[in-house]
Amino acid sequence: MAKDLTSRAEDYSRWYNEVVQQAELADYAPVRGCMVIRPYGFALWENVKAALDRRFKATGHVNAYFPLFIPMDFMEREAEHVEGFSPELAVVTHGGGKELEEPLAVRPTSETVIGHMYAKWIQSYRDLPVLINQWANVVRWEMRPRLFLRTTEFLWQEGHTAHATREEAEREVMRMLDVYAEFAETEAAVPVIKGRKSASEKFAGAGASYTIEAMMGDGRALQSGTSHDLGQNFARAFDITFQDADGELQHCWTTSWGISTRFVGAVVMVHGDDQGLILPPKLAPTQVVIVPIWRDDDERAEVMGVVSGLKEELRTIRVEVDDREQHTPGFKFNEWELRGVPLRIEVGPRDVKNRQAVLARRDVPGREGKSAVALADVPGAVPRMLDEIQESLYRRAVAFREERTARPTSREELDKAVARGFAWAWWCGSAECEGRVKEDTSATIRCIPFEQPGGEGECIVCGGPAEEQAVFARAY
RNA sequence: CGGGGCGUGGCCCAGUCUGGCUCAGGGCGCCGCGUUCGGGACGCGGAGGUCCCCGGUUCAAAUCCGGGCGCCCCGACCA
Repeated sequence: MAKDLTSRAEDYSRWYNEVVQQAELADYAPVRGCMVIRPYGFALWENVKAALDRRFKATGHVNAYFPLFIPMDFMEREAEHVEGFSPELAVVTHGGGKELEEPLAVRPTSETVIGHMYAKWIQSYRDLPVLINQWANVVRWEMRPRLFLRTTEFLWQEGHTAHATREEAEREVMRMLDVYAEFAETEAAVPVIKGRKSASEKFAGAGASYTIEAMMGDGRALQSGTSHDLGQNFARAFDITFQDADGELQHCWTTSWGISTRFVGAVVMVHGDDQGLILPPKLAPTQVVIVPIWRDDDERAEVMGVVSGLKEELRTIRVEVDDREQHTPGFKFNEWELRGVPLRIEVGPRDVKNRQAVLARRDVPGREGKSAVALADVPGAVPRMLDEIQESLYRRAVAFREERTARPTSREELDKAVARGFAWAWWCGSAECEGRVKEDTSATIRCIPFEQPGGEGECIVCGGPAEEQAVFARAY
């Protein structure tokens, strides 16, 4: 049993806070709403980052960096955008010991500055498309912060592209949503539902927003990545124009898309159990931990000989050897389980004698997850087992989501369904019906999934004609 | 912003109601030595605190009173 860790059943959000801190992913900073991402948490984020960055490059994007400070009036140029962000804006009013003539917004997102620069850089259809991504921090003054899920400052990636045609921009929006979904499922083993945001949930200033929604371990939804079709809204506000092949001056079609450190929270909540984190092998900072066991110096020498051999043979894998003297093996087992390392290798005197090692899978607790493997077979078994763990985490998450997903046909069923998970239901498309559900149950429309059952139905709220189903859920 | 909780060695907390004496304590962690080591070891010794801050009451305040600050949790906005 994990000592000092609240069980998920007892209090899920407490479990989350404790596991994040005890596993040393993050800690509270002295400023309210801010957190320190500790080395272990940052290593996890770096792996997320590397996996995404690889995919961005493969789809033709390049990285750049735009500044943290944005002239205040930029924020005001796109009407819906200002309205969306003004409550959570941090504003710098002083600099160099003087009050600034024009206040500077600390970016909550970079559409505006980037729009300004794109207007300078883009003149001809030959300059298009512009496919830029930036890795940055942003600040949003949130009312209710939570580690990783909602912090005042967070890290993310924001892609900003400009295109000559609406169709091309739309393709980009979908392409990047697909990249996110593929990343989430294959790297993080987090199954997601792709869909469109309802009008009330979409990004301020976008024509349409698309999302990948994942189910957390308590049945609540987490928006894990978004891709926005900005239409010509920002192009108009910032005068991003180009001359087409016919010599006509036109506004560009722009997109933006992002995934943030919030995604780390998703990984924690999708896979973790009452012992602590369970990290998907592909993203785990440490994929394999080797715990040597000995009683005296002779055994120690013997065991460590085998251990260093193993480490060498596993050099293509992220392996750590825990040879700390001051802790017993049992303590180490628990600690590495708390930290979510997917695979543990135990090597003790018995194993040395039998020319074997004991492999313990993090996703299968206790004795059941342990197996003895001949030393010669370990280098082959480890990658195979990591793949199996990756696979099984994904399958388990899908099964959990399906088990917690309902297809209600009445309001009573809907209300009951959102208390424990996702509810797919016909929706007429009106904000009134959406709002009614939110008021009664605090559940919102997470998305209108691309994968629809087909046909038509009656709106679960008003009974009016409905062409689409929406996924309702309580969300983070 | 509304509701609730909390501030006491690094961490978790007792003590506060009923002021003083056993009121500066416990557990964990940390340092040293020894024995241990296959699922969170044990013994002995040790270091470490302006009791959140300011003011007041009192012979006497961690404790009572006033004010302030901070943090966490639960609700309305958001990646």
